[in-house]
Amino acid sequence: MNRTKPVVESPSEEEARVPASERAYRRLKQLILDNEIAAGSQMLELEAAARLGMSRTPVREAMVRLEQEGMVELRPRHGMRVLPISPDALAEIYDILTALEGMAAESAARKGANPDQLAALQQAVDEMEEALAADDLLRWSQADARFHRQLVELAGNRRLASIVEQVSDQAHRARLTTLRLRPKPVSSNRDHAALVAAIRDRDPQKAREIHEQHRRRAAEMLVALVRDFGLKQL
Amino acid sequence: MNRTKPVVESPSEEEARVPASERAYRRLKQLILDNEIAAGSQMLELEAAARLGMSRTPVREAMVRLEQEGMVELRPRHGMRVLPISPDALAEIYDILTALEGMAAESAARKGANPDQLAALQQAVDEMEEALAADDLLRWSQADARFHRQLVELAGNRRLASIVEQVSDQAHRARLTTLRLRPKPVSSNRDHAALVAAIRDRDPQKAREIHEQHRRRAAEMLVALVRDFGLKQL
DNA sequence: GCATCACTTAATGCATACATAAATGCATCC
DNA sequence: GGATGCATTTATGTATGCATTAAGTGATGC
Repeated sequence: MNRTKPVVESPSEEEARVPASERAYRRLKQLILDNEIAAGSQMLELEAAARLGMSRTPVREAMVRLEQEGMVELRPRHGMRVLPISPDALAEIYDILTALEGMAAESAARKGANPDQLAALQQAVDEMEEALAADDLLRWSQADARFHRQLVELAGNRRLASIVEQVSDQAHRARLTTLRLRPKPVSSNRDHAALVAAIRDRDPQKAREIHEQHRRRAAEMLVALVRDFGLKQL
Repeated sequence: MNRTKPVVESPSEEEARVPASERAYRRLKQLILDNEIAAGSQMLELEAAARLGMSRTPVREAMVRLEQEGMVELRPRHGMRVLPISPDALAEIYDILTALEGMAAESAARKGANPDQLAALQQAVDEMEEALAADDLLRWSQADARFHRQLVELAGNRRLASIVEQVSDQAHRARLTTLRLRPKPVSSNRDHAALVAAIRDRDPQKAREIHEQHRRRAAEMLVALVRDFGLKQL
């Protein structure tokens, strides 16, 4: 059991208007996404409360939300445990993302995108290109995340965007951890560029196919990596 | 503002081991799904607590969960408001269900189903057939729901099943309310039967296409109905 | 050394109290 | 009649206390 040493974190002034439970939720989630609370490790309500400088009540509310999102499990007397992501879980997650983002791509191409939206997508592609040229994988991954988020938003389905974000967050640590273990994502960015073109050309079938294949390939590689390296605590 | 008159509901013995917050969640959700708390109406924490015979603490936890599921919104000093489902929201919901269930159908056909699983699907189809012959629409809708749930479970993706359930629940009242406004779902059940055959034949593409078209048609009809009848509070 | 039992500790679930601030009601003015 | 200001009421967000019981620890017996 990995117990985090209490470090009291007081709210800054600008945060003071945000309810404590929301602050707790955001902070705990960030700690999980950043792998600062390791997968498989546990944190008691009282520990989190001490660390965040508040009472147990808002902390508990934050933990319930995180449990609802599939990021953690809550067990009486054991606190909040960050759920590790197994290869099988990763495959599940990416199956869902493939279906939903494929639908988003199709929707975006059907609805069409205005010049600003297309420019933003293209800008993300360009930035990925630059990041690859500069061997800056972190920058690449940030632009990649932005691209995917923008794509989903283009579908104009608020529920979809929310679900995709939650599901994607579950795999975040796995992506981060394997970032330097993967081959340089050159063909990945070719897919991105082709997808932008399909959206511009208003070709829903093509957009969907490109993106589903793209997502499937990425998933296969990621799942295989996690399996091959025996990574268990992601 | 529609205020529900407090009726105290004490837990039965078999429920006593279920935490109060879980009981509150289930009860409130059922009230929403059954349209006993009307869309658009509000219920204060204290009202719900009085009605459920517990303190505000577990009630609040239940409400936070329901908010996370997109069933309600919580506003300080206004309590929990059941979110109405507009035609646009319905379209969003069904787009998501179409993508996810289409993926489930493809997955089920790819993995294959054992004889028990196939029999269960076929049994649901048969029961829908009987219900149609007996003009028992409620029975039909229950068998229909069962069919869809079983289909999604066949994909063997636990996260998928959970997401589909949540998204589907958001549209539950709309389905219930329009049940008798829709034409008799004869062709719907033909789709179901064809899907079972595609799964049995292990034809993923066909399964996916059948089911996506089925879902799309159902969505179009439902959305049009809600629009045409000017139904706002679903 | 291992299993069992009794006792103690402590983490959660929940109830209650308190502080804050939004909503409401009322009086006054134009 | 409508707008404004002020006082009062009240619903939430949170802190704290209490009851329950699971988990941990130590002693004992085989």
